[in-house]
Amino acid sequence: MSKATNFDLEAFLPYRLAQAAEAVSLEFYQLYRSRYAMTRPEWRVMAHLGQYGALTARDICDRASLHKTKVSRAVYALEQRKWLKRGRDDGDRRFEWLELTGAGRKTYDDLCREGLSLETRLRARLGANGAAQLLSLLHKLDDPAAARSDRS
Amino acid sequence: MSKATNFDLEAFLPYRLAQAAEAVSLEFYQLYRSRYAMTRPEWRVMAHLGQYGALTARDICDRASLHKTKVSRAVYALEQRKWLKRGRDDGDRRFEWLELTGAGRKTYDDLCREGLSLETRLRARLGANGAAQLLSLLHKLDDPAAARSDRS
DNA sequence: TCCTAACAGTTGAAAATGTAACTATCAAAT
DNA sequence: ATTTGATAGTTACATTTTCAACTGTTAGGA
Repeated sequence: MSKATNFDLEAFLPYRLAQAAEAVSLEFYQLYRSRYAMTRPEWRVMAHLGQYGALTARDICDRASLHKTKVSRAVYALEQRKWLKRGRDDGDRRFEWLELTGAGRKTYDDLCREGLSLETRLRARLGANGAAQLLSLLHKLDDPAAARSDRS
Repeated sequence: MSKATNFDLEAFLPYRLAQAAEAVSLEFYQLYRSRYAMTRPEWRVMAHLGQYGALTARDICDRASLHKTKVSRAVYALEQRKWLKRGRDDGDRRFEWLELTGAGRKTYDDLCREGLSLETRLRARLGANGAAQLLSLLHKLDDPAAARSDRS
């Protein structure tokens, strides 16, 4: 009898997590995609800048788990649309500080409203403290000792 | 004060789920990628065939939430490597029944072993019945009433 | 000072993906 | 029988992503 007998795909955490994540983000993705023609990396970059203020591309790579080429291209796209401005760091000229413009923040605020609306619906599905439980469990999965890919 | 004030990215479920899913599947992805040069869709197709026996491409689209072009290309790749064989349905010649070959099953069994090993480590991080809780919560998120994308 | 290694970020080419159009087959209605 | 519309799966083309190589900048020695 094969080893595969013990393997249950429907309970396999990587698979179930990927499915749930995909299903849940799809709705939001379709929104910012149709309303603003934004890609996923663009929304992620915008979200981080909106949430934390000025950051370098490197910061965003680390915090958002995005590869540097994705960030580079997303930043370029957001800049073209006047949603983001950059400025060199005077101390260390390798760094660029990225920040949302007024127009960028307006877009961000609008998407935050939609995000909160989606969040409310999701939390309704999860019951009373289901969301808190879920976040706590997800946090436990982020094992710092686990091997990480190169996001530099 | 902007609406964005209420929006907490770190607690935004689509974002946290995507991050956790990515982190968790990365380890496994790197394994089947380095050991067998398989892509994600290829592993998904193989996993479903290994788990459920003969299926049509359509079945896999539905069950695995994979777009039909991904399935088509993954099936082709697996066939080239002699890990999968196909046969037309005699009743309805539009269908193709897909099945793993002996070699395909050997590969599948090996990856199942690795999958179980990873699963064990993940469950350890989640504590006693953390995994069961997590699966239950993820299940609640899969709202059947929610809008779905076209996977046909 | 000069050399080396590291880092921030960009770019080009290859691979993967998404979209839409396509072929082939079937079912239902006329 | 034939037309219409649906379905299973493939293919072509455009977009996105990945990977590696690249530029420019800084830090730390010899």
